[in-house]
Amino acid sequence: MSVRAEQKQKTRRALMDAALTQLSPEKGFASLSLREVAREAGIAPTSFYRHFNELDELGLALVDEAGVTLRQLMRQARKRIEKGGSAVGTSIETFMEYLSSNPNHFRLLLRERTGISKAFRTAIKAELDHFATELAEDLKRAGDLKDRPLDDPQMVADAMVAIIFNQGSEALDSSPKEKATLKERLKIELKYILRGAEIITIENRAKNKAD
Amino acid sequence: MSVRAEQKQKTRRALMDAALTQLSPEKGFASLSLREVAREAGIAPTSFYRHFNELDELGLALVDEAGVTLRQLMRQARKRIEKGGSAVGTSIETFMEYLSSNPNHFRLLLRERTGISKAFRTAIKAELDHFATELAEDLKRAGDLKDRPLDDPQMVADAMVAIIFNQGSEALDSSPKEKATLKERLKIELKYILRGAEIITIENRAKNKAD
DNA sequence: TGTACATCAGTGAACGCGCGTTCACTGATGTAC
DNA sequence: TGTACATCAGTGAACGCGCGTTCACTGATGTAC
Repeated sequence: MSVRAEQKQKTRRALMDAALTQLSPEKGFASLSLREVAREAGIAPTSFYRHFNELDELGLALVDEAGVTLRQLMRQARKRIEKGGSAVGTSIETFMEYLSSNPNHFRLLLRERTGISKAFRTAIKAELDHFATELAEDLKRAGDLKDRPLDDPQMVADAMVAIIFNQGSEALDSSPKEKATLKERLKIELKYILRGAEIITIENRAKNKAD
Repeated sequence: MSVRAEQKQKTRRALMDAALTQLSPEKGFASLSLREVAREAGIAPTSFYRHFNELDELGLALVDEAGVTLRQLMRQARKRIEKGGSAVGTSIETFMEYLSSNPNHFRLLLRERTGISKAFRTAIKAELDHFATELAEDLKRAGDLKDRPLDDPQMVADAMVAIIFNQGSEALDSSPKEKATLKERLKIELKYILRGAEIITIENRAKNKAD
């Protein structure tokens, strides 16, 4: 890459980091201003336009980044499970690590999922659907392997993602102690769903035989 | 009430309705301006201060209102169930009716739950906790009655509320046809949780006996 | 290698805009006698 | 019932502010020969 292209890349990165850094419980992406972000990144407001057409374009780049990280994470969790960890426990552990190391990426997903901008909502929904679909495949594989197939792996995964995100939002701004409690709760709630979906398969089979 | 007090009450109502009306998929409470709301309500911007100290105070009044409506709704659902409706089915039906008739109240809860203002988050969390706790009591009562007690009714209720709200947000801006599909999905996902929590009670009992 | 020209990331001045908030006011409603 | 005064919801002018965006520019980097 040429010197010029490298420098441009660096500034782009600085802009994205500036936006990300400014997120907090009291400040959402929607309440950032272009001038604020440029200031934080150390460039003139007008220079912003050399990199993005508008602030939302930067936001969407961040959503994309959050998605990439999330997928890396899943691959990681899968490896740990293959090496013999408990599926639910390991997944929760991995997810909580993601939360701690990328709180603002998660904050962005969490908030803009129900936010003002259609583009954000669509992009985030796509990331979450992708996440849920991969999870569904994992669940199906695991269920078949243990000979305890799930009633509808996709629905199980959807329900799990809803609960994971809900608890994630509570975990974001809580103390380590509270986090431990939340992990326990999350584990139990996910088990309800899993066991329920296993049992319903069995019940439906019995019903079909009876017919 | 004196004429003056009545008129004041009316204007206050007009302000709250103005704010509520302006909410939409593209506009959240956080992106309303005091001037906009006053304009919509037909008063001068300065008159706003005769009713609220700031825009957020109006928003919190709306959250409170949403909570009241939500509780009325639960009482209604409980009555219908006592008259012999299916518990899960009736609850979902009632909730979806709430969504359709108070979309903007729900939008407010949904968005500001993860929003910028601590006061909003706290107020909404209190409403949802209250909702979940009442639900937990209902679930416990129903489970004991059928002699299929739930492992931990409060957790079951928490998980259910997370899923209900998640699906509610999808249902908000979807067609009647999509709504029907969502209702089915919601029903199944809630059943997973319920059945799971029932089974785990049984399994734990067996385990305790074995010890 | 040296020269002449092209590209383009970053700039500072300037713009018009809607915002929240203050202030001193008006005039209808309410109250005391 | 009538009168004199108090209350207070609603007002219009004015303020300073930060915003997004435009524009013509600068000067370092890149390219062609």
